[in-house]
Amino acid sequence: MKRDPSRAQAIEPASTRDGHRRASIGARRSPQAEEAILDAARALLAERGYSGFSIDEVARRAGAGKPTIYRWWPTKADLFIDVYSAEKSAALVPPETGALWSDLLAYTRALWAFWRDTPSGRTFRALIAEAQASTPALVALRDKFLPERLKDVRHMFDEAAARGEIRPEAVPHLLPLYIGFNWYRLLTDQIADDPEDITIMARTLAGTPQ
Amino acid sequence: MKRDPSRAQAIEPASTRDGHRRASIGARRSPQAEEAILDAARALLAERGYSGFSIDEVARRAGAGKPTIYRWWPTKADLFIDVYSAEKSAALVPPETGALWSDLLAYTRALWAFWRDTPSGRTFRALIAEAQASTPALVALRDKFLPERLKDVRHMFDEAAARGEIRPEAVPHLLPLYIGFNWYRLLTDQIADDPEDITIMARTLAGTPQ
Amino acid sequence: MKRDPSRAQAIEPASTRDGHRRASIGARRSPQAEEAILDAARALLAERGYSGFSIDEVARRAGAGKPTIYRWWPTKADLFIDVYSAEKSAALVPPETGALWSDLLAYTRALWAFWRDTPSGRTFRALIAEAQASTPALVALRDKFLPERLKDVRHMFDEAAARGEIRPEAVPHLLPLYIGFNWYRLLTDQIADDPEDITIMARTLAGTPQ
Amino acid sequence: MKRDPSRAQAIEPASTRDGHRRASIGARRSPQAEEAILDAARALLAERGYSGFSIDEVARRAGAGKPTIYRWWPTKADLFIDVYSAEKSAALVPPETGALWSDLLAYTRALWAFWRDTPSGRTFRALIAEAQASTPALVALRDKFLPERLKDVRHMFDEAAARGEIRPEAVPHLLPLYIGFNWYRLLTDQIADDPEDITIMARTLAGTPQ
DNA sequence: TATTAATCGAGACGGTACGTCTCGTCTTTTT
DNA sequence: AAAAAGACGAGACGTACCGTCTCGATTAATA
Repeated sequence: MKRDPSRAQAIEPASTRDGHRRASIGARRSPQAEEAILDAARALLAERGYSGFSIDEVARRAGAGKPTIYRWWPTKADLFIDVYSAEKSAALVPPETGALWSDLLAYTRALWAFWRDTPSGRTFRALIAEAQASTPALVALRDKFLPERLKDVRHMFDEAAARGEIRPEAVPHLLPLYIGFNWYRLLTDQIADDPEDITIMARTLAGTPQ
Repeated sequence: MKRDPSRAQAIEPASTRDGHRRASIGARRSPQAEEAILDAARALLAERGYSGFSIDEVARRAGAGKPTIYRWWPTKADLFIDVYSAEKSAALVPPETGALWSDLLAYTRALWAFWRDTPSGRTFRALIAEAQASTPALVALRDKFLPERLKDVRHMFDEAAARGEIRPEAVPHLLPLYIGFNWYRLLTDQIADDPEDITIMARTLAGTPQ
Repeated sequence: MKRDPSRAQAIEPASTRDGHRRASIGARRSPQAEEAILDAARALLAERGYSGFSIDEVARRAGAGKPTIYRWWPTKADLFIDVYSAEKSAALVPPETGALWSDLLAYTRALWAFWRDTPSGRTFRALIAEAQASTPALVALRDKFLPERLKDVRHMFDEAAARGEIRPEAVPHLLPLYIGFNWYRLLTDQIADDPEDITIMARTLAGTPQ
Repeated sequence: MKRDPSRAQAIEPASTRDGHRRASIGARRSPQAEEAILDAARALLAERGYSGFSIDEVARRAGAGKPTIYRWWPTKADLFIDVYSAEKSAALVPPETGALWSDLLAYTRALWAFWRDTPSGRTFRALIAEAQASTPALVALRDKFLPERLKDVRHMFDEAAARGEIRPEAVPHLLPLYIGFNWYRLLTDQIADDPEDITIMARTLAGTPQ
C-alpha cells in the first residue's frame, strides 16, 4: 500500500485531548511528550490532589501512552517527585529583620501560608506520606529537596550566628528542631496563622527571653 | 420440638479458616468476628506492611465477609486506626536519670529502637502517612494517640521543671520541638541509634552546655 | 417481674415504616406480618420490576425480619409466586362474539393489553423466566397458574366445538398452539396491538378461510 | 539491544491457570484472551448451568482480568449471548420424509432431544429467561438467533407448500404457531419424547386428518 | 397458673458476585 | 529506537443480595 501523505497532515503535534496527536520524533526522548506529561500531572495534582493522581489519568490527559510514562519515570513515585520538583518552590525570600526570632516568625508564617494556600504546598504533605512507602520518594525528599529548600533556613541561622545571637556550633543542632517543629505542625494540620504561637517557638529556638 | 442443648455446641466459635463458621449471635456485634478481623489485620500489617494491607485479604484471613468489615469500619483507614490503637504501645518506661538531657537521651534511644524494631513502630510511619490523605486518620492521630502517648514525654519535662532545670512555662514550648525532631528523623528514616547525635539534641533542648 | 401494662401500649400493631412495631401474636402466624410482607413485595415488584425485587428490600419495607419471610416462603421464588398469585388476574371476560376466530381476536387483544399495560401482566414474563431456574416456580407456573387461567381460553374453544365450528377432539390440540403463540409473542416482546396480525392467527387456528 | 527471538517463546500463549501469563499483543484485541474467556465461559455454563455462571469465575478460569472481560462484553448478558452463539447449533438436518406432518414429527423429536440432552440446548432456556430482563439479550435472541435457526423450519413448510400440502400464504401463519408450541413445551419442561403427543401437533398444523 | 413453644422485628454473619479502578507490563504500528 | 495507543493479568475497592442464625420480647396453648 502506498504512503498516504494526507494522513501525515492529520497528525498534529500537540495534545490529544482535543483529538490531536503527538507523533513520535524517532529514537529520542520527545520533549513535547515529557512536557505534556508533566503538565498533565501537575494539573491533575492541583485539581484532585494526590489521591486523584493516577498514571492512567495522566496518560489520558497528556495524550501519552502509559509505557511512555513508565519508560522515563519507572514508578509513580518518580513522576510525582519530578512533578513536585518542577513546582515553583515557595516564593519565600528569607527575611532580614535583624533578629533571629523575628526572622523565624516571618519566615514560618510565610512557609505555613504557602503550605496552606498553594497546591504545591499542599502536595508537600503527600510527598512526605509517599516517602513512607517508597524508598525513591524518601531518598528524593531527604537528599534532593530538603537540602535545597533548607538553604534559606540555614542562612537565617548563619546570619544570626554571624551577628553573635547564637553560637555557630549550635546552628546544626537548631536546624532539625526547627524543621521538625514545622513538619509536626504540618502533618497534624496545625498550621493556622497564629503569630503568637509561632513567636513562642521562634523565641524558644532563638534563646530570646519572651 | 424439644430444646436441643447440643446445638449450642454445634456452633463453632472460632475462625473460619478451616471451614468453620462464625455464627451470628443475634442482632448485636459479634465480638468474635471483631476479634478475628482485628487479629487478621494486625498480622497482615506486621507481615506485609501497610502496602500489603487490604480489606480483601483481611476478610480472607479472618474468615469474615467483607460487608462485616465495612459494617464496623466504614473505611480502610478506620480499620487501620483501630488496629494501630490495639497495638501494644511502646513499652517505654520514662527514665529517671536525674537530669533532663540524660532522660531525653535514654528515652529517645528507646523510642527509636521501638520504631525501628517492632512492626507496631513501623506502622506508626504508615499512620502518619495515612493521616495526610484521610481526615479520620488525622483526627485519630492528633487527638487520640498523641495525647496518650505523649504523657511520658510531658512527664520528663515536668520533672525537669520541678527540679528547676527548666522554667515551667517552657514545657509546652519545648514539647513540640522534641516531638517534631523525632518525627522528622523517623519520617526521613534517620533513626539509627547514634548516641552522640541524640545527645546533642537532648542537651540543646535541655539548655545544658555540651 | 410483673407485667407492665404500659409497655403493651407502646407496641403498635401496624407497620414499622414510621417507627411502629408489629409484635408477635404468639405461636401462630401473624396475618398482619403476612399481609405487610405481601403488600411490600407487590409494591416493590410494581415499582422496580423483578430485577429490583429483593428480600432485603421487602423486609425493609414491610418492617419485617428476614427470617419471618424465609419462615413462610422458603425461597425468593416462593414469595414471588405468592405475590403473583395474589395479583388480580387479568379482568378478561371471555368474549361471546359467536365465532371462534373473533372470540380469539378479542381475547388475545385484551390479553396482550393486560400483559403490556399492567405491572401484574409484565410480571408474568418474570415468572416464566424464574421458572427456568427454579423448580418451584416452574411447578407453580405449570400446575397452578396455567390451569386456572386457561379456563377462559378452554371455554372459548369448547363453545366453538359446541357450535360445530371445530371438532371437539381438536380442542386439546389447538390449546397449546394458541398458548404457545402468545408466549412466543410475549417473550420476544412482540405484543403490540396489531388487529390484523392477531386476526391471521385467529383465523388460522379457527380454520376459517381469511 | 538485539532482538531476542527467544523472548517470543518466553511468552506463554495459553491459560494462566498454572501461573503462566498471556501477554498483550499490542493495542488490539487479543484473540487468545477472547478464546480463553469464551472457552471458560462455555465450560462453566456446561458444568454449572446459568445460575453458576459468573464473571468472576469466568475470569478465574480463563486466567483473565475482569476488566478484560468487561472491556469486550459490557454486560454479563453480552458474554452469555456470545457464548451461546458460539455453541454448535443443533445438528438438526431437516428431514425429507415427503409429508409435512412426518417432517414435523421427526424434526420436533430431534429438537427436543437436543434441548434435553445437550448443555447448549439447556442453555437456550436460560437465554430466553435472560431476554426477559435484558434488552440486548432479547434483541439478540429475536433478531440474531431465531432467524438463523428457523431456516430449517421454514424450509420444511416451504417444501410442503411446494408439494401442495399447504397454501404458500399459510407458511408465515403456521410458523409462529409451531415455534410457540415448542417454546411453550420447553419452558414448562414438557419435552419428553412422546411421539404420539408430537404427532398430534404435527397433524394439527399440517391439516392432516389423524 | 406456670411452662413451653412458636412467633415477631431486628440485624449481624459468612459468602459471593457485581462492575470499576489503578497498577505496571507488553506489543504493534507509526515516525 | 522511541512514540502513541491501548490491551493485558492482577487484584483491591465498596455495594448489594443471598440465606442462616441469634437475640430478646411477646403471646397462645399446654400441663
